[in-house]
Amino acid sequence: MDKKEVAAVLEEIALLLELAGENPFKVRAYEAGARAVLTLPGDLDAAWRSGDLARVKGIGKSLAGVIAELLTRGEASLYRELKDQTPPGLLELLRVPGLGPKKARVLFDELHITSLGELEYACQENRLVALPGFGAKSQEKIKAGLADLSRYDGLFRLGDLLPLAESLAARWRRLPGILRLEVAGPVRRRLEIADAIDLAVATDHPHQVLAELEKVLGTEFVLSHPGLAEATLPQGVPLKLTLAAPAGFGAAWLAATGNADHVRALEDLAREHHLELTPQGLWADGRLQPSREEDDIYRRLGLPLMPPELREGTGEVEAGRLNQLPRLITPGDIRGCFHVHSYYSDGVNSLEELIAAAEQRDWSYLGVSDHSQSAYYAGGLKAPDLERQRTEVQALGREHPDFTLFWGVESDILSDGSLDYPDETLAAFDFVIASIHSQFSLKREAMTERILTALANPFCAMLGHMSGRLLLAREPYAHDLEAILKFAGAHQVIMEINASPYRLDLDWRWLRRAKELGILISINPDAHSLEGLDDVNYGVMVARKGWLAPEDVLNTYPAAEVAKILRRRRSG
DNA sequence: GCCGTTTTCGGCCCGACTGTTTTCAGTCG
Repeated sequence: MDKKEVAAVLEEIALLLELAGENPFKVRAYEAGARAVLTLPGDLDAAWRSGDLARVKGIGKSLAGVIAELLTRGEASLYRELKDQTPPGLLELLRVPGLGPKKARVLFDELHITSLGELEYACQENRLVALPGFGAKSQEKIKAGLADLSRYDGLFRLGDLLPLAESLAARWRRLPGILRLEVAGPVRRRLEIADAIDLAVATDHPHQVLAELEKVLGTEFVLSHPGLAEATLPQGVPLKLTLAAPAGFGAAWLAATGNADHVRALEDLAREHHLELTPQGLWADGRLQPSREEDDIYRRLGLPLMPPELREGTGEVEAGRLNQLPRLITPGDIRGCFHVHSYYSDGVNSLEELIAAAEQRDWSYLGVSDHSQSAYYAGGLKAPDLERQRTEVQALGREHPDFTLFWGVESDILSDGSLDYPDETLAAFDFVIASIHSQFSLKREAMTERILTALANPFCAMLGHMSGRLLLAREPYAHDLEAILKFAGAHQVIMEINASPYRLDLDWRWLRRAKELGILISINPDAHSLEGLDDVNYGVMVARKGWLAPEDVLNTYPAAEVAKILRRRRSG
């Protein structure tokens, strides 16, 4: 087991202990232990062998024992026991917003509820109101929470679908009978949420291909109509497979990629050219034109090959016709990143490790921004921590003359809109990201006012994860985005695309408006680990969907230019 | 369960909000 896996088990132990009603300090000890394991420099196995593990703060005798078991046997007896004594399904109840371990326990003890379905039924029967600690309002809240969860049923985040689709495509391309296989559908368009993985296959032997795939998957395809086969992947994700003859693959791939509005706009354009566009291809005078590639179709319609991210039916066909499509940003344009957490707050890596990882990615700068003091739950930095971090940043600056480490902070926006440190403290940072992490339930006007107050602070360089949404988990808080963008544009506040695949916030649907208002965008990974830095790629996908060019994005500029931009608001 | 420059037991313990209570417990970030 590696660090991550061990930490995950320790965290689950903490949760199971909490469900069992254990001493909260014991629970916290396991949580702290999980964190200690994650932030341990170097190899966990080596630390255990050398005996260093027992000397790590937060890991005592018991935790060291559990970790040793995990490392040697791949499982721990405590974990097993807890699992055995916890009714299956109880953990699932914790997914409901408003339901924590205490209340979940009551639901099990009193009503023997062990699944979301049973919980919904109990609400329907009005059985929660009489429980100790519950009442009419908590029952309503749970009902609403359940409705939220079911709204997300059958939907998946791009961050889960894209790697899955790409690994399937890579493996299946080698199967007999498959001449070509490409990802299609919303995943190819890099839409943040989708209900299935679409693949397009070129083959002369569709039945052979289906038989091969059924063997691989161990499940049967349903032919919903000719050329479209559907199945469910072992991961629970629906798969839609388009099968086409090689000569018409371009048309089939285009149709399978969508979206419907984009394809409809192409069909309209085809009619203007006295052609007909179908999923089989372009027809001229009743004769099918070869369309091996998508470009065969776009070219015939007088359009450039349309980047899949733009195919959303939001004016891209018209813009393509007028040759007014932007030169879209690519991952290669990124020269560095902001919004990165280190182990000073809730990240797992040292500044040194983060710099090395950035250099490995050919970046020339990095903007570290840990949490501010009010973010207790995330280990927010108090004044002495800030001083320590600043000293280290300066020392690292001297050690890495060719690399720029920008020193920043992700400052909480407090409920009155003020930032989390006095101005003198904020002035010491190279940049400040202002983000909301608490009190999400303000009314729209109050929330908007709160955000505008934060943006009015000249030390606020960027606004972090604008809407507060967590994809398929939490809806955005109420706010007037148009008003906020206008203010940001007028006051030179940079807006973040939070590139975490759980957020992807600002939403791409607003990026063209932001650009119109002259707002500079920063693609921020919100990384808490080295791997998290790569989330910046999801941010680039979002930026492309929002028609952004490299010059619209802060972190495509060289370090010196970036430093100037970060100072521009302060110098007035 | 962990910790200790008041050290082997007693303290650890953010702050706001909500809803259930009649003074506080649970949840959340």
